[in-house]
Amino acid sequence: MSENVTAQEGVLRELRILIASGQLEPGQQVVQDSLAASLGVSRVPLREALKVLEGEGQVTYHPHRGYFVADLSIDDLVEVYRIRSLLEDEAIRVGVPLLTDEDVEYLEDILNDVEAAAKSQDVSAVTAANRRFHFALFEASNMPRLVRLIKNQWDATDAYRGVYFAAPTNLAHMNQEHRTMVAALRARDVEKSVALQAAHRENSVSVVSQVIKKP
Amino acid sequence: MSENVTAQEGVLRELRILIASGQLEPGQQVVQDSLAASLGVSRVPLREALKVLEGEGQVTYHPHRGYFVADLSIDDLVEVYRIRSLLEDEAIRVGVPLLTDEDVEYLEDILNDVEAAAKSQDVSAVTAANRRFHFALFEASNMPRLVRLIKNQWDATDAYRGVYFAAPTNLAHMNQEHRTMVAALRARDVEKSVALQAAHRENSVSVVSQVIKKP
DNA sequence: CATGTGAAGATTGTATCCAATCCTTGGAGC
DNA sequence: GCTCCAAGGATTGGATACAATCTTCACATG
Repeated sequence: MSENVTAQEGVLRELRILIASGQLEPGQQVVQDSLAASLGVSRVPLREALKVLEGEGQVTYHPHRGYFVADLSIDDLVEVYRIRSLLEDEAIRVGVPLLTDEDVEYLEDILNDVEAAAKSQDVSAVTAANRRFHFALFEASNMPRLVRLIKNQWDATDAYRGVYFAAPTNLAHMNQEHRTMVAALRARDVEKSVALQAAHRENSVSVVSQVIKKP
Repeated sequence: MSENVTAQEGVLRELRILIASGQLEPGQQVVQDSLAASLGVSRVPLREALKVLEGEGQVTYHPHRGYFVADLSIDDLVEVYRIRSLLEDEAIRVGVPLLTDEDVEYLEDILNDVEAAAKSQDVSAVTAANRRFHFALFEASNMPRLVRLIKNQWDATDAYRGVYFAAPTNLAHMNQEHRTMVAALRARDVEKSVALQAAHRENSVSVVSQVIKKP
């Protein structure tokens, strides 16, 4: 496993997990003193990590009042996915024609990881491998800034997406979609790739919106 | 003028100016100790401000080595403008149909500011008012996250755009473009608005790319 | 000459301490 | 009861001090 070079880096990772898992609830204030203590660091690296999350829209900041876990309204969710579609479509349109045969093979390797994780019911491994797959594709665009923005949009909804891969039917469906997508990639069929990625997003947004509606 | 609630806020503003004006040169390391001293603060608020700029891509960060002012390659520039066009097109497509008559009037008021600043050769006032105009338009979309991303892209090239408004011919050209655009807005002509905004960008990118090429 | 090594200096990373601000709570006045 | 206000506690903002890491450079070694 990759070790942390700085404490702040580890704190950032921990914070993402706390938010994504809902242990830090949306709307709740992030009390720096207690949280820093529970993470075993001082407030300085925690605050810098929070600044990063603020930039990503994961937390909001009010001077002299502190940081609060951002909660997504349905409107926010719609906006995030609209932005995702703009950015992802571009990444795929640019990237697919640039794919080498080795790239396609690499993507298939990742898909094998996804399916292996699915078989062993390891939800977190599935989400991780799924993410690797899609971002390997996006990175084929050779547009690092674009990829970073896409990453931010994914992170913004991470807290709500955990449930998706829990249902076995969803897993099966996803695997099928992935295989279809790789076929489109191998054929360098740009528009079909874009359409399949869009379908993937639609699944995600419908699931997440149900999670948001509940409370 | 708006006062700073926190030092960090002011530091961030100062840093943006230092970068945009080239006093902090691209590629150069940001030495925290001396910079903090010259800004009259300690390293803590400076570091948090740098984290914000890192998130915007204005500086890069290497653990244990520090922050370095990002310099845009031509490739970066092209990417930033490509992203801008994706995002701005969407903002305009969504926003223009939502414009109220009051919104259009407000936009015209800003244009008057722009032209007044142009007449008095106040370059920084022109850039500020120009920015207000375009973002007032973008904000009509009611998509705050989208607007924020656009803002980041503008900031990423701010350091290089200073020259544009120095030339009087550019100023005249810009005023004409703006007036044409307002006419399109008043007619709620979405596609024409998008096209005019695109032309505006093209001007900007050609100017900036010349600035980058030189050194 | 090339290369490794180690110590000193420079710079960043983090902890701790104090100041500034905000929020709560209780009571006084009406 | 309602509103205003003040005091105390809680929390954040920032400065300082120290630890960890990197960089540089002189020097030894092959």
